[in-house]
Amino acid sequence: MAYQSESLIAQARETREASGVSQRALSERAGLTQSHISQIESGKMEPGLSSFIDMTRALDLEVMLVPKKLAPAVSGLVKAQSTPDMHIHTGQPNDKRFGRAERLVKKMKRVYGSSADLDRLEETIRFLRRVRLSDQEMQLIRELIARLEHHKVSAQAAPFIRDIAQNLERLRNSLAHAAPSEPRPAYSLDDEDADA
Amino acid sequence: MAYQSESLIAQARETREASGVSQRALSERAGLTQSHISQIESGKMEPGLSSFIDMTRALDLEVMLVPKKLAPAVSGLVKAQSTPDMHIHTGQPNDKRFGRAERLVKKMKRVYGSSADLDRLEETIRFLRRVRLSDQEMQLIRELIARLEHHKVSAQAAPFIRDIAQNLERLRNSLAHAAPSEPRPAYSLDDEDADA
DNA sequence: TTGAGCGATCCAGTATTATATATCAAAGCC
DNA sequence: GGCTTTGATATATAATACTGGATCGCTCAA
Repeated sequence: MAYQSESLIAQARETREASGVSQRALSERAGLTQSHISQIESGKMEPGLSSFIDMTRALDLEVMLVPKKLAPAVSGLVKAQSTPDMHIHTGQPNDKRFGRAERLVKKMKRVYGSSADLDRLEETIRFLRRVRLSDQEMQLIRELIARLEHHKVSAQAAPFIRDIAQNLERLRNSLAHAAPSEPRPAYSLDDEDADA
Repeated sequence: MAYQSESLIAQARETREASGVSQRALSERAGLTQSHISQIESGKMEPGLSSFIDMTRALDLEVMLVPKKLAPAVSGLVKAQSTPDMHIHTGQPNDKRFGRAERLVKKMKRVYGSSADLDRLEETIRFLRRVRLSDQEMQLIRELIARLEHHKVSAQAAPFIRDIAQNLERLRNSLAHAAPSEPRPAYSLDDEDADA
């Protein structure tokens, strides 16, 4: 059953995953069952309009009707907002590294309790994960994550964390406001090894 | 059954009516039955996502997912395109007058055959119909329509028609490019449209 | 008056969605 | 190795979307 709603559903799934919400969590917020969501996302079932709306609303998305003519403009706007000019890439090599970093932050939250800095950090990582990065940028991130890992044990980590968060955020902002047409160099995949 | 999809459906209906497509015509293009569409539009039935997409696609609309944060910007964009800054109003007092005018033009097309001027005229009327107008503006339109009615019989109406069409279009353009924030005087009825 | 097109409504039957619940393998964490 | 979470899947049942008609009241034009 290949439908035209495919891409919409894919988009919903992407944002769900990008914001780290599980199907179960979403099912509660949206008032649907987990199995339902699973079937919708995997294309085994076509949702009703209202189910779909419930689902997307719970993800902070709005379903909108746009004249075909304006569709490109709108989707441009949307993309510019979420990933300021660079291509979304899923399942890329550095995913693993970011995944680890994200888990690390989560763990720190669990251990030391939530803090504004940790929250910022988590969000920034989530952002960077979806962005194409040059080797140089990736290198910087690697370092920062290493520092994070290094400080995780200490109870006096707070100032370090703040510093790391600020650094990452600076990077994020520079990416976000880069000249829109400038083709990013795109990292080369050198993953897999050197890691501490 | 008050659903959250209400406004989307209303929007679809509005564009259908604004572009003068009947439920039956739409049902053919969209591959649904007329009774189905009727029930959907009147809220007696909740469409499936794919039915809704079929329906809107046939109206040259795209269903899009937009981050809530951007929703205002997008709907601003959309409204600016269709009705440059003024509120859509449906079922307002001057509808009848416009309805007559529209039919009149249609009839003229039938009798004298289509012409570029008549086409422009029809489109302009359709536009003006959806716009809030001051008394003054309405007065002008009334006059022009009267002139149109007066000339409809003549086979030598062409130059008059062209003139009328130009006048209406001038009005339309002045409305379209009016300062966006300037609150239109708005004839009588103050019915804000804020979607629910 | 007659006829055509419009949208709303009804009806019977089928197909599909949606729920509730439970299980399962895979991956991550302890 | 155990414990937890995640997403996919199964089954049985209730709910409803959707089709295919047909009809009705209405408005408008011939």
